[in-house]
Amino acid sequence: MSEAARRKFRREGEERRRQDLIEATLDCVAEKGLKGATVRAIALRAGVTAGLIRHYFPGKEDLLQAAYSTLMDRMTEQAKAALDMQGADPRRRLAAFVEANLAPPVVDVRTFSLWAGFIGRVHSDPALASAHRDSYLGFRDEVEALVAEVLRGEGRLAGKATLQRHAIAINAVIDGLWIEGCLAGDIFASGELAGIGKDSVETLLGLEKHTGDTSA
Amino acid sequence: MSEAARRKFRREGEERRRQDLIEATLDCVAEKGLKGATVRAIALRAGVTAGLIRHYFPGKEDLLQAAYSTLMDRMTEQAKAALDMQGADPRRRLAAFVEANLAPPVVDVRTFSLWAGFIGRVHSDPALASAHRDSYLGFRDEVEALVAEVLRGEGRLAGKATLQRHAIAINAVIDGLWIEGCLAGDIFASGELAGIGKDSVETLLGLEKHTGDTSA
DNA sequence: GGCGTTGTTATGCAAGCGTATAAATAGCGC
DNA sequence: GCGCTATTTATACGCTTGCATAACAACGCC
Repeated sequence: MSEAARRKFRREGEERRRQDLIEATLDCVAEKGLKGATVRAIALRAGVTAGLIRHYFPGKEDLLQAAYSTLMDRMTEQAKAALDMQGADPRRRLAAFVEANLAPPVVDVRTFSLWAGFIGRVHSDPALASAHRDSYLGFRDEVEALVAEVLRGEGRLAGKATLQRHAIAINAVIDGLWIEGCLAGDIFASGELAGIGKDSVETLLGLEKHTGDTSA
Repeated sequence: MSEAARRKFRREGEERRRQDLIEATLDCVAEKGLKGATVRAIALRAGVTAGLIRHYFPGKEDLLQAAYSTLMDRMTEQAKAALDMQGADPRRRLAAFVEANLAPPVVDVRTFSLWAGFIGRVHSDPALASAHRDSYLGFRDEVEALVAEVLRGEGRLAGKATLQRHAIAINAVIDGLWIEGCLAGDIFASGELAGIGKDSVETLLGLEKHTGDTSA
């Protein structure tokens, strides 16, 4: 009880600590950008000291990568749930998919800031780049498969090239609306973006409205 | 002629130097990301020494901001040109607008990286946020006006709400395809994205194809 | 052609970065 | 309870960063 006492601490399970560090990293990136996500800041937020990071990750870059993967998994989680509505009407699943991607928690400034922070480094970080490409192509493939089901359900045939173009366009609409919603969410009414998204996707696929369209 | 000789140099005009420094900054960001754009790296590429940067800019942040502005000006330049094709067929102008936004130099990974770097800080920087919002709404208004012209040219009437929804959706398609092109440009054939963009926009607006569509 | 202005270089500094390493202690088996 | 071990802290090192400053030299002026 004289000189600066050594700090008390608790030993946590490995998985728990890793998750805490990843969470702290995401918080830091979201609040202060990649530049502000230093090992010291991350450790402070996680309630540990900086050295511990290197006990769980080979280096800071690895922690960032893990955080990015976690983020992506979280973002696609909801969308995947919509896709996995086995047995449901393909058009309903497509609508659910679009809606899941255009509502919270996917549409969220913090998520967007995180995404932007990471995505800006994709082209100068090969590991991040391939991770992104896999994620993007996987996503697009799922959209493509869903589109194929929908068109089949409508009794329409479509070649591989057509399906791919549809998937690219639909993916673009979702991405674009997602950005608009994240950056300026307050100028859109709740559900407005999702509604525009669903309508746009159906229009792009040449689907007629389900209900209420008795005009003409 | 004994100790390390001092480096020779030429005096350049102020505007020229500023532009060179901005260009060097863009190059550095393009190649090494925001993180790699250090004052020393920028100066090296510009062919000057690091200290000179602070002779033309109050700080590094100001140089980055100037680079960002230059980039944005360059991006909107092409699009504006398409919009300003006075007298031309509205559909042609719309197509030109879409195409201008989905081809180089707008579609470019370095542009995207800078954009991402800045956009990620929008929610924590009020000045940046309002700047972005103004830019976005301005852009969308132009799209909306163009859409109104196109529909009028087709003899179709549309209310303000409908026009706005169209503008939002079209803006989203362009943004989404832009991202896809910037991040994974090499997996798309030249002009493929622009083609998808133009087709998508026309489909969204319910326009029939100009040529070649003799089916059904 | 010397001279002053100022664009430019060269050097240095303090702060912050990621990382390495050793000391300390919490928690478990016995 | 006692010691072992692995987790965690603490400290420090080397490097890079942005920024400050002083010396220098290119160019216009008279």
